[in-house]
Amino acid sequence: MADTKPSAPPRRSGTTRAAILDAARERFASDGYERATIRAIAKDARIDPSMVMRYYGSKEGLFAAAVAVDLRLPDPAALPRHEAGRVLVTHFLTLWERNEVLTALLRVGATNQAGAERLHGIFREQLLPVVRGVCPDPEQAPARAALVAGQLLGLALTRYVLRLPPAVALAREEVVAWLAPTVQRYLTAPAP
Amino acid sequence: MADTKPSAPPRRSGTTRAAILDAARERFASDGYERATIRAIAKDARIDPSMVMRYYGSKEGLFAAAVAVDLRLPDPAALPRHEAGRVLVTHFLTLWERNEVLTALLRVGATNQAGAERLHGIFREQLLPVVRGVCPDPEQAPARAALVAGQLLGLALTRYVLRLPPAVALAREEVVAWLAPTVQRYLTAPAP
DNA sequence: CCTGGGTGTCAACAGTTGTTGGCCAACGCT
DNA sequence: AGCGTTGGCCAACAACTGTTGACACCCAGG
Repeated sequence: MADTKPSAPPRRSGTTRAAILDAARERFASDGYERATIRAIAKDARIDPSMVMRYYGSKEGLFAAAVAVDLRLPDPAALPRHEAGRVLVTHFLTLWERNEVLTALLRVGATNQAGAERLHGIFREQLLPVVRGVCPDPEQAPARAALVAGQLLGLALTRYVLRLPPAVALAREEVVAWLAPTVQRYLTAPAP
Repeated sequence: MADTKPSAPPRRSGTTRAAILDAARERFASDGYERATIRAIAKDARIDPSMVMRYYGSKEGLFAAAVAVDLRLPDPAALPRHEAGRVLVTHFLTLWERNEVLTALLRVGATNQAGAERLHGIFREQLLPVVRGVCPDPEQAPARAALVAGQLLGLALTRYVLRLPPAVALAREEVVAWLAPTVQRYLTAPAP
């Protein structure tokens, strides 16, 4: 009399939370903030829209929870200075290819103020410190980091958001071969 | 009994059309596609929302009419080959600084399929031919043009859309000095 | 047993959206 | 004059949005 339930999920709490976050990331990534409706996200997660509100308070709260991201950038101290460009480019490529959070963040950041500010925070607290540790003059770090961000975000935009065919067609190694010298120059070349 | 109307604008037709287009461009540029409502655009243009429908059929029609853009790129034949990078970067900077259509297009393209396809068209029909005329091997033109687009759109994204503070702070000449060699390399350097 | 908090659903709210049709006034024509 | 065409406003529609509250279920603790 022990096994009367052949397949009954006994309880869940965090399971639903995680399902909601997954569905939210997917929707935000493919539709942007406005068109990613709570109803659509809830349907993807197979629960009622009101659960989203209960767990995350509001749509903004859900977005904030869904796009918390850690770039896991390498330690600048352990980064060979003349290969920083190549390492950064390959790291970003891997990041973008396997993580849809970044796509969501870029799509939302382009039209939504909160999304843009989230990107500002990631730039300031994650990319900027690395650049500060690599580039020669710390005072130039913000400008150099902005140039690097521009090149890398531009790649992501054309390749993963706009999906410009020739940008998508580029092989991974081609992208690295072309972009690594650029990023390296923005990081360490003397200011022009 | 002849002058009972001290100041009556006698007629308008194209005037209103133009006012709608102006307001639409501004709204699309600052709010993106979804949040740029027809009502808000109509209020900016000081007319009734239904007029927008009458003149442009639908919101999509309005968008299509509002973001028709000609980049006025220089003739590649008259372009000194070793200065193409500098010329392109300065041209794009001027374009972005005085024309809000491009901001609208990028904001919308990031979340809207029609907007993205419009950008594909501009790339294919305006940027690509110039690159084809400048770069050595015509077969490499699409890839090189995609790299150029990535760098230039990345700059526009960080500077004019996300408004990343260090990217905004860069002086125009600094941007040119940093980016011109990059674009020049993408255009004419031997493939790595 | 009953009680209670966590999990989930249903129905409804108030507001906004794109879009439509009817009506009014002014003008150019014959 | 009478006429049609044109520019414009108003009110309304149906659909959809984020959000809320009331109600059903389930399993543990007393």
